Amino acid sequence: MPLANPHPIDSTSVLAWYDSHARELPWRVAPSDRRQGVRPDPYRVWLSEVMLQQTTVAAVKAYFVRFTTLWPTVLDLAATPLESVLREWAGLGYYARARNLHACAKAVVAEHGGAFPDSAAGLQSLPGIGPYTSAAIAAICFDERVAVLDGNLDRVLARYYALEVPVRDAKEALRGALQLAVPERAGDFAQAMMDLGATICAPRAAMCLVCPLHNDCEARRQGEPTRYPIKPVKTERPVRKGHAFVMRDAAGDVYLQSRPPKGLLAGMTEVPTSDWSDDLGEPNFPAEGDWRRHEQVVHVFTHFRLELEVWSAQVAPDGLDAGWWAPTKALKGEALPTLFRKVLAEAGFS
DNA sequence: AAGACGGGGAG
DNA sequence: CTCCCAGTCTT
Repeated sequence: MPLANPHPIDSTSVLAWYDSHARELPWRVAPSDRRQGVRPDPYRVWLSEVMLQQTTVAAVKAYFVRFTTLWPTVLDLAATPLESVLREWAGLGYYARARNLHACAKAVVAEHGGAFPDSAAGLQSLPGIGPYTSAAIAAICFDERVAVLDGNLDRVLARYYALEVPVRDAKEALRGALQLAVPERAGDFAQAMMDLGATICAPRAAMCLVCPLHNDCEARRQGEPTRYPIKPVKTERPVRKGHAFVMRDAAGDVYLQSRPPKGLLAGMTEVPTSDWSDDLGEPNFPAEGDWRRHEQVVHVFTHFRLELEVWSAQVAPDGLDAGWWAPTKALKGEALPTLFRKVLAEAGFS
């Protein structure tokens, strides 16, 4: 897939723009400090990059501050139980990231003496670190001249080159073009391009008048930059239905259990539910009780939409031994994904 | 190559 | 409502 725009990306203009417009972020070393020799902490950069996978900056900030307060170094994180990490990750989504985060911390300590590898190739061998994250850490922390290609860059480059196919079908062509532009200040360039995508070349609005790549951008030249990137054909999202059962004992405690270690919401905490299937069957209550029906809870996952009928009752604890009874006050600290927090709120437990 | 895998904010 | 975000792993 050849690229239409013959102009190489002008990294000098991009860096000049970054020097005066860089976002201030909790995990970032400002370009002025970076140029005076301040080095980013690979632990903090790694943590931020993993949190930012498919997740917005706004959602990440509080989690990042919380994690770095609890665990200031990779040694602290490696020494903590996985359950603590899952508990703190609850609500951020994509929970395999939390498991890989913990596994990665332990690997860095056990196999690398507590220091992250200083190359993209070395980093990518670690759990949860793929092509993007390895390149990002290597560029930002070590100024390795690698192409850092994320969703922002996909959009910026698709517009710059007026790419007429979905990004997925031209990923390597974009990577090659970007690679040719990576300057000595590789870390600042990577962050500059991401800031550009986040603040100037945004998904629904391209502020071309203030873009440092304005002159050579093919999409701007054509006059309709938001036509790019070309979207792949989307598949419809199926609906699954089920029942959720919120049980309380005589003391008012709530019955919780752990989800299986693999699959959706792996290892996280839940209330018992029926199977989730195409059609809603009759509720098969897990215990005797005066069951009361609440409003339906709807939760949208990436690949399906879930509609859960919420039921609650006071029950006798007999036979319920797979999980545990949690006081209402302790719910906040449980590893409850947003779905089950919604269910509990619907049943009157907030 | 395609699908699994969360959640929230913007428009 | 739709879109999509500093992607990775599995099959």
